[in-house]
Amino acid sequence: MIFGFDENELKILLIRSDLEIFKGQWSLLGDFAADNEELDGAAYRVLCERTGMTDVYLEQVRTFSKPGRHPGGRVLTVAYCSLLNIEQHKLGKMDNELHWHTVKGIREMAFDHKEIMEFSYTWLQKRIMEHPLGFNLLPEKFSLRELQNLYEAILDIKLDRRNFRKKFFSMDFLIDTGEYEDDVPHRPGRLYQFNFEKYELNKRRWTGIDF
Amino acid sequence: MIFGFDENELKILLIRSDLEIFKGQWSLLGDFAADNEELDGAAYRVLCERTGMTDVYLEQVRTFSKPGRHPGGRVLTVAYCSLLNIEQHKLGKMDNELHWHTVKGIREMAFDHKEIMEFSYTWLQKRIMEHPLGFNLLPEKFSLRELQNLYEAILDIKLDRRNFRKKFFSMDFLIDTGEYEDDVPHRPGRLYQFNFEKYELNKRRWTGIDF
DNA sequence: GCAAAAGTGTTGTCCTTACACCCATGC
DNA sequence: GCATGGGTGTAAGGACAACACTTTTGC
Repeated sequence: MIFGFDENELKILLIRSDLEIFKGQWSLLGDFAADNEELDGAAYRVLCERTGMTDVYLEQVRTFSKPGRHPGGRVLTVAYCSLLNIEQHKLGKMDNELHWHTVKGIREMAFDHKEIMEFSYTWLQKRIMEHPLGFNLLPEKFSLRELQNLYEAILDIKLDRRNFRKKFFSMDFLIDTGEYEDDVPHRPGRLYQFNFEKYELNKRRWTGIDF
Repeated sequence: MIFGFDENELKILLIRSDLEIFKGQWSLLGDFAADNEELDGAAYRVLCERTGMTDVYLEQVRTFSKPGRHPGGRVLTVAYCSLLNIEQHKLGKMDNELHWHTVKGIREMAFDHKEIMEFSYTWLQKRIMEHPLGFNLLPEKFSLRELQNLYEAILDIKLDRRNFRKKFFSMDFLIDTGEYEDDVPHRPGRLYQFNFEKYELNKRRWTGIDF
């Protein structure tokens, strides 16, 4: 389950199913783990192989085990969620079988992947309130407007711009780069970076965001 | 991972490991899932077989996959958490290989079960704030003091008695049975039941507890 | 100079916290 | 009647939500 954020929408990377009975349908990226392979490692391997990226956020979500899930027999799926910067991925190798879909627009998927997708999306909505994961979806430098758009898209809500600012500034994990947006047809906003080191040092005291 | 609550402490049901290299150590209850078995069903089967109980709360926590976890080779463990009334269990069949341990007192466990236990405990602490799971650990009728002891034990914090009452009454999911405690050397407290039906109807609006 | 979004502070309301006294029961 | 915990209300402080105007840039 690979999430990205583009054009103010949450997106997900899917591949065309290679099975005859799911012809034309889309499915999540996955693979079978080798016999001696740790699952975290296997998930990371698939992620890197398919996207050509490294250093990507990855976390286990849940294991799905309903019988009849897979036409090939009994298959367990341990779902992982990864968040990456979609721009960075697009610049990498193109794979014609892969496509970014908006999360809201997906109608049908192969296997029980729709169910897995929905579970993971709900999981992400919750998780993003507890940990500052969202920054993995943004470029290194971002405006507060982009950050707000991200939260609004994931949580599917509207937020007050001023209160949003206050909240993030009071967390004190944003570094003001001193730089400004470019190529915008209005007053450019400041660009910030997320202070991952400071967050790591202080995360014991962190209790989450609360909109 | 079977949790119970007794003598104002959170407890966990363990079994003596039957493997030679873990001789004397305690381990979580578990079993291998049959080839055509759904995991939720397998976990429930083991739970029922071992405790003789039915109608027990059960939920998947996480999958553990580190290689070298199990001396028999590569084994995945999908951890489940169940919450049950310890009194009810004690009244059932006794199994000499099973023992209730306080969560705080456990030093060493077989396999990587200590890690699984700690992960599940942290998971439970979080989960109990989001959903009213705790009632599964109490008898059908309980006093507010017992309920508070439960939350204090699980979260390992002290709470103000008056504010605790206010909070739970304002949720409006407690049914006053009109009955009172018995055999206490002081003024007996009222006994309540949790209104599971009402909670089910309203849980969409539920956003969790917040101490 | 006009459109569009950036940037900033204050006020009222609600929720949370802290806290003290009387009550019912067993012994 | 004394010890023990049950049961209740209030006041202060902090957090959140609502809200409007000025500033900067592109065109």
